[in-house]
Amino acid sequence: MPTIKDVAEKAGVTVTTVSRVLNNRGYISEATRKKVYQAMEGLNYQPNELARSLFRGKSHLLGLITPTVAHPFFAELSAAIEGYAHSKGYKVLLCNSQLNREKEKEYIEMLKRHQVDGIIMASHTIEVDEFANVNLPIVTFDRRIKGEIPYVSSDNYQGGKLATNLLIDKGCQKIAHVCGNLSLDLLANKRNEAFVATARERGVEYYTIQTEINVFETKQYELLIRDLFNEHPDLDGIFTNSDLMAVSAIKVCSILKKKIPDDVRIVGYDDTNIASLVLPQVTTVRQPIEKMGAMAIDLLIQQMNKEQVPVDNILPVTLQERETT
Amino acid sequence: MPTIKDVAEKAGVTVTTVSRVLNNRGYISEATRKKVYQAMEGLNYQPNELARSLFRGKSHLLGLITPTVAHPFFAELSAAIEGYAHSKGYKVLLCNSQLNREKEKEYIEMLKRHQVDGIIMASHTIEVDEFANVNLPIVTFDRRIKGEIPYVSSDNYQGGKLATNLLIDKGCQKIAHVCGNLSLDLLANKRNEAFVATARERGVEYYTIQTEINVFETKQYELLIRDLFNEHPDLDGIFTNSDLMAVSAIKVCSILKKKIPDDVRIVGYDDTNIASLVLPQVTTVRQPIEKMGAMAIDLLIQQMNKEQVPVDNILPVTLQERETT
DNA sequence: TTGTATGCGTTATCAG
DNA sequence: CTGATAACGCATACAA
Repeated sequence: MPTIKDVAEKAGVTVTTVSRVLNNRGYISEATRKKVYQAMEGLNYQPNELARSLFRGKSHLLGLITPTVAHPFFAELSAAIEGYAHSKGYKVLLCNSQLNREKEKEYIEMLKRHQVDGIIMASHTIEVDEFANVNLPIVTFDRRIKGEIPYVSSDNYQGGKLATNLLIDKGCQKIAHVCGNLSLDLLANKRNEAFVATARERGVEYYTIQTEINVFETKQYELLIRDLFNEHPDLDGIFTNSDLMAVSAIKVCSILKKKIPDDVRIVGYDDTNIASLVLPQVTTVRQPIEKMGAMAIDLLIQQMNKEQVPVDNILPVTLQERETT
Repeated sequence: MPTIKDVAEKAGVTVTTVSRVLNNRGYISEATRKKVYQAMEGLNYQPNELARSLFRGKSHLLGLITPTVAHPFFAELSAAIEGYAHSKGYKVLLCNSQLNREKEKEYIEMLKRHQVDGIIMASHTIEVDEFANVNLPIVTFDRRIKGEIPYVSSDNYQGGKLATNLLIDKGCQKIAHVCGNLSLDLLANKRNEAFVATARERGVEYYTIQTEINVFETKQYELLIRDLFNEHPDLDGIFTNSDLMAVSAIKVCSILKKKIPDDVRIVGYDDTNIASLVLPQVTTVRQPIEKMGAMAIDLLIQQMNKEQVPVDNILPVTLQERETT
């Protein structure tokens, strides 16, 4: 790998001059500028970003911690984040925590050591106070940390309300919400709050089913939903916390010979690609994934610039009515 | 951010000594070691990996270029790669090229500037010779580059053969292969070679349908398959190049009131999670994604160690018979 | 308009 | 067993 020194030698100038043309700083004669460019081309010179970052105290690296990018929601979110970050001149370091507390901490330490300029935390097992030591721009996904760490989420309460109301509007009498682990203190829990409040308000029988912690296995979802129907064979509405879960629900219903949407209506969450890909197409609550990713990056950049950023960044959700209701 | 200098001061030693305890090199008295550790704890010191990398000429960073991590195959592959890389002490920089030639080149340059220790290239629009300048350990996914760039793939020919034979064994008389763009010079094209050879050999009518270049849109798949049935209403077997496409095919069949597997049989490819999630569950050719990811990393590491590596790294595929056949 | 010297945070070499 | 110093590649302040 050629260095700035090699370029300088070849061009017959000093490294300072090369650095100047590289960064377009100060005055430089056209003649030397040309010489330098030629030398760079000839050597196929690429500035060493490690050295630059070290000097500038800025790496243009971002850390992204998700449970696993194998899950469609996080896959699409990661794609959105990387794409937008790239447009803003940032690179993203991918971290899959598997919703494992130790890994989350480990990754945070690692990212700090690598001098990332910011961290997007979309995996939340660790406790609030663990963040105290993170002396870095940080944005949280779907979790409000005590303190002023800004977070991005979509309107979970509204999402839960829309889904529940739709189910009831369509005539459901006995509904269930299959959600993540409520002990995890995620804003997604508001979906369940809305579910409970709405069902109660409208006088409909309701149940809440939680998955185990750390579970992203579709097989587990199926078992869960099977059990649900075992206990409540007359259940006629299911609201799930992801499209993946909704597809599992469809599958179980089909196995149990329950017709959708006649016998059971289902509402998913996220509106990932899979929702409109399968049959029946899944009615779901759409999270604006692209916008959420972009907003996370913007919030990080604003923090880097020492700007004041709002703590609550809640984007609207929309109901996508399709074939499961 | 505290530096090694701060630690040295606080511990009353020089940076050399701190560096020594940090790296466990040379002899150090227990007393000073303890002092240093205490100072590090007190300051919450984290070594700056940028500086370390610069000095060592090794970043422990890997670049991963995929078309888009939003596609299930690449999502699962990325998860596998990141997981294994992490276990080997490497971090991965995520790059989504959107199968865009310019972006691929741009990303490669960017990764080089950031001094990554190796690149995994799972997106291939660019021409063979573009790789000439990449003076770095590199591994290719599913593409054999003229020259000695090692690649990882699964046995595409065998996959195509297994799928086609299954279709014919089950009684299909008129089959189609919906594949990517054959002009892209991917090893995945061998699936089509096998398809054609097998169909011809066994005397079955066959068609090959290519997607446009750069297409990862499920809507496009549906249109394609719709057209296919328009032209050949009596088609009774479809082999697709991904599970996503297979699901699209299922959807189209359902819309056209064709029963699966009675009227039409479908075989997908990859065995991503979605294949066993939907109904009917998709019969598919399983690629060993985890192993492929791990192998790519291993090949990279071997190249870093200047070891001789095999160019052809082909892993076996297996047929997963499920409900679409 | 260009060059010299210094420092970013770290590690290795060589003395002591 | 520990310390001074140079070097990794680059960019800036200050001179010239």
